[in-house]
Amino acid sequence: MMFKKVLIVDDHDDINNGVLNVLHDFEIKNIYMAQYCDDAFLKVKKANLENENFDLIITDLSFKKDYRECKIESGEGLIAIIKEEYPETPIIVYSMDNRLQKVRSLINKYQIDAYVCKDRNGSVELSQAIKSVFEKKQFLSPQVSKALSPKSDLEIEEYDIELIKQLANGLSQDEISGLFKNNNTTPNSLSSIEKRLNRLRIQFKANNAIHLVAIVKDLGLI
Amino acid sequence: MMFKKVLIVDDHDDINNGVLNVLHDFEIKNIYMAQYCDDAFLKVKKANLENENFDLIITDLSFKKDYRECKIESGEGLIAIIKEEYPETPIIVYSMDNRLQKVRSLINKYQIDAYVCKDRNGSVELSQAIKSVFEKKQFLSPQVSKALSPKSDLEIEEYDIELIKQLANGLSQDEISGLFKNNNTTPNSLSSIEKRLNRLRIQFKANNAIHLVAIVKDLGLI
DNA sequence: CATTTCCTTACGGAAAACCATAAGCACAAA
DNA sequence: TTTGTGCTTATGGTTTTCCGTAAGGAAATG
Repeated sequence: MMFKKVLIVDDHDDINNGVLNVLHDFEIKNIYMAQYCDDAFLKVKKANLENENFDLIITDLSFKKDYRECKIESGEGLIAIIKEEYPETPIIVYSMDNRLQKVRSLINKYQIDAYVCKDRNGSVELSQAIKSVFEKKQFLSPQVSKALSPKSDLEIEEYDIELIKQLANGLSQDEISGLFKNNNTTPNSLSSIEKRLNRLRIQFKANNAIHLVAIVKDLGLI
Repeated sequence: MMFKKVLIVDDHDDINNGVLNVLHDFEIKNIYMAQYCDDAFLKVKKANLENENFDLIITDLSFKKDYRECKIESGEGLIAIIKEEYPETPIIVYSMDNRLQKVRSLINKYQIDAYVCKDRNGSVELSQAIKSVFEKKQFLSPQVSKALSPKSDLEIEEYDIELIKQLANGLSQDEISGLFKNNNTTPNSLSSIEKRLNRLRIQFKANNAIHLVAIVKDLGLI
């Protein structure tokens, strides 16, 4: 036995095709595809109304924008809404992104069932993932399997994330101080913010604020 | 009639598969694949020694690094060496990258025969590209067809990319000036670099250098 | 040949970031 | 109570970034 009804969500038709091949190997006949997150969610809703829920959803994370207006713009958005409305649906993420923090946050926030890195042998791993998930076992590509181990090294608190986000957002340290004062976020003095950033720079071995933002962005923390 | 012997170069096995499907539609039987640029070049050399040159090469631009040491690290490197040693071999680039400047430089430097954007209907366009190239006509995906028309102001050049990259790398503007002087990259005075960054900030509507780096990173330009 | 235009470079002042030091305060241990 | 510790905040000085202005040179225009 295997999954019966599967939805593939990826903007690249090529990838869709590749995934299709993998599913064919499992002799899954009932396969749907979507190139936009909005379409995908519609299909999921429709399936639910017809009492024919999907057994499995395989989705990418990043979707290129084009002329179409989209309500759900990213795979993460799609996952969020699906796991909220139909939490029992298994989801496999199939993405180029191999940042541990990203994987970790998807697992923690949405309890995704598998994360497969599109890579040299992505389709082989995808195949393994489908098998695992069918057996109710979580699957992670080897490159990102470390996402589960605690590794508190990378851990930084919400406050720091917010701080760096605002930096990346173009605010000066002075403006961030003002913003935090309005939000009743503490610490919020310019001096404290300077100190905090200094600590983060040391922690991430960054030469300056620009470098820090670049590093943290690469890690997928913001 | 159609191409007889084709080489596909892409690190993602999925994409390789997708391209394979397209080629099958043309009933091309003699298809080779490579997941590393080094392997690809070896195959090309071997084919030449055996007097059985490839009629067509379809290649990606970016290749993820893994444990293997590679001499040729990018698709551009591969194109460069192939067009130098076997300039008559048609090359189709099939890439996610849709920056006009990139496309333009590949056309000008190496006279590539087609540039197809991996996208929602990438495989359809790839199919068109193969047909065009077989008829000795150049092909560009619609998104990048403007690459041929003279410079549009929105474009960002290689120099700017390098500049922002170094910023993201943690160098101060003064250090970048020094670096560029060593590299004989011009302009390289601190003043020019300031001015250039100012222009980029305006162009990308960034408040400051941090913001600029964040924006450009989000756009995937660096 | 003179003039215009474009680009690189230089310079100086203002703003922001960076850095060290110290004061103020809460809280827990002695 | 006193002491020590840890955190926020304050202050001042140095460096870097930001921004306007202008000088110098090369290529293009007339």
